[in-house]
Amino acid sequence: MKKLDETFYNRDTVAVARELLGKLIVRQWGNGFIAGRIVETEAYLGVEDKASHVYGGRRTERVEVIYGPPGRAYVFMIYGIHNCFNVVTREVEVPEAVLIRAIEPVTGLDVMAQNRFGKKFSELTKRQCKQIGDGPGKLCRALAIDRTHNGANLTQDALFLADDGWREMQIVVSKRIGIDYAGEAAAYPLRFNL
DNA sequence: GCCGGGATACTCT
DNA sequence: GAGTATCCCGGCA
Repeated sequence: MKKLDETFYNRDTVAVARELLGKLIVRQWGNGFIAGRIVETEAYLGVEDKASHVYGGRRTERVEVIYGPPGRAYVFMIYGIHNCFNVVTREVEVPEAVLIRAIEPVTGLDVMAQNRFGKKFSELTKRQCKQIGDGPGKLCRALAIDRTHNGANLTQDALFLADDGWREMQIVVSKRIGIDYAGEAAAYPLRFNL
């Protein structure tokens, strides 16, 4: 298993978004780790992207991390309840990022089931199994990612992304979700599913 | 299985 | 004081 390094993240954001599909999110947990496979991403293309938090060059404390170095986590709270996990791409001062929209559980199934539903994995209904990480807020709950991880360096050991050799068979491209306010930018083909 | 509404708290105006 | 890169539950089929 190979940890993704800064050179992976410091590239074209759309390329990173596509190549993140099938990679693992690995989170240190006690003496071991838990992991999920990324199955859906969205690219957010900086100051000219109306759907992005930095559209028009907005620069506040909340979004400062996006302007920072690549390979960092950008975690923000949405609708007052849910966290969303992003990976910062491109060099310093180029504020682009990839939103991780969904994962499938790989390692630490009981931990994730506990975080999401307070039960063991074997006790989940079929519905709960499917929904364990199939949304940006849900995967953060499953992996216990919150705003304390904002700005975390993803090339270190506590939380990182890795390539375990898995390769996708097919990628579906579509428009992004939940950003109808963004005008024509809402229709850009920047969402990637397996 | 699909649809609709309410929850909830943080950020920026 | 409003808006938000969402989720969940309950109702009906």
